[in-house]
Amino acid sequence: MASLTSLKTQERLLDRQAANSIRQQIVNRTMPPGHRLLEAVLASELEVSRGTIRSALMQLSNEGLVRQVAFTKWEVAPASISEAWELYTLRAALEGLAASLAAEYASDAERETLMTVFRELEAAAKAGQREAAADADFKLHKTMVTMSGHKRLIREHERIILQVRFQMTHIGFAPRDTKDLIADHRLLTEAVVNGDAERAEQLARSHNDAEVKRLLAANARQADGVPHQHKREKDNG
Amino acid sequence: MASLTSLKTQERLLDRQAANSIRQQIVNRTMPPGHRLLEAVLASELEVSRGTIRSALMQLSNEGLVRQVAFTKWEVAPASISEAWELYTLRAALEGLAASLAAEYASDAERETLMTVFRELEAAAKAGQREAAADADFKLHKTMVTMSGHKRLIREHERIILQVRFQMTHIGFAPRDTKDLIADHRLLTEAVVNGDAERAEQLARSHNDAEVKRLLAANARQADGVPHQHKREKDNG
DNA sequence: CTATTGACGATTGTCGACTATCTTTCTATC
DNA sequence: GATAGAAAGATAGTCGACAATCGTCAATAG
Repeated sequence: MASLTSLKTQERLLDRQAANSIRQQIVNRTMPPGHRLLEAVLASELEVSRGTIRSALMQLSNEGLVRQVAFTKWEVAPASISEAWELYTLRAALEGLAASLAAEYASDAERETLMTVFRELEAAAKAGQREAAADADFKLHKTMVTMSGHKRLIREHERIILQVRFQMTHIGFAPRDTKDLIADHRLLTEAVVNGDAERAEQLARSHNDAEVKRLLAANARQADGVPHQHKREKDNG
Repeated sequence: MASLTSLKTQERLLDRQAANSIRQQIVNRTMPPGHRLLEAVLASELEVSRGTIRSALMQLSNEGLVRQVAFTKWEVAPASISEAWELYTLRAALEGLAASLAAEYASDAERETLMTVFRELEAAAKAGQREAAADADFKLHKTMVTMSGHKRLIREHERIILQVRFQMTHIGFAPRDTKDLIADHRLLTEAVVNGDAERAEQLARSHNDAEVKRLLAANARQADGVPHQHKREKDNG
């Protein structure tokens, strides 16, 4: 008999489906950064009411893909080096924690899964399949984070990765050279599989920090936005 | 002249205000974990429509204070040691990053502010004012995170802290002994103020990790929920 | 007496209409 | 011609009513 899966899921709700649909358009580059989102237009396109769209846009706003200007407009979030900088630094911290927890607590079956996913990445990279390699890369990280068994961490990581992909495609930040990439991931995978929490954490962090460095280098070149700025407004007396 | 602040803020929106109001009730312990939230009741109490309440509940759900069971009910999030464990581990990772960034990038004025806040904590703790000390404690951490200039980090940290306070009051997890607390914070503050990023990060992390250890000890005692469990459902063939 | 089915009441989900706010455009005044 | 103010158009915000779904409990069959 086919084992069934619960239908009592949030995904049944119309606003979730609407959010999924719009999210897809955003990460697909169909809707670029800054693109204006009109509630009425989306409502008629997706054939739901404006209230439903509103709810969907709020979700996307929470995910960092959409921005709201109260009483005025919704638009696709901006893409810039400084946004990407935030995402990579956060990602380094989160994946560091995840790697440590995964190394410490994951089951044997999970460790094997991780190894398998790494081999997929390796195969794709060696075959020169850039897209497949990129997907396998994300999958590897996601697998590791899932292995942490930390619900909030998993959820937050998923959001960050979504934004990373969005920013990457728009600021033209490509993955590194294939060799480094495989080497990095091999070490990380081994550390997690072998249960070396400290080393796994260190590797996960340095792996992402390397990306931050590349990003800052790119930033210096194109002099876009400075990644770190203190433009906080002063309190009033 | 009094310097004015933009009125074009999200806070004007009714759903935000409703969320604020309900959030208050939750962290106040007026609404305990598991407490059922009826849209209609909240709507009549706050004198807004059910749609507005719905939007507010979704925000709180994103903040981790409320849970939704689709088509069925809303309720206040559960409190348990395993939830607290998630929060403290995440907090350690986030504040580690924040401490590092603050040490590296903060302005002189900000460093002085941090020092001032630390002195407030010290004074309150020495005077034995537990509540004031706890508030000053949170304020110190918040200040440090703000100094990082990392918008996403600041936002996420705020959410985590909110949940920490909620969980703390319900699982009866009190702050440590005053002396350790002051010593920890003095070292951390100094590291940040002196721009020693590596040490600041290390201290921020170990400070929170110590709480995790205390939590696990408490857990062993009351044998509540194991903080880490892999109760993931297997995929179907 | 127990288990299954169907009906009912309670609650959440969705919608279309109305209201409030913002931005733009037009007009009058200097 | 430039500027300030008023009117108009566009868009987001809020609401009340209706639809869909859920959990409960009674009725029925075995």
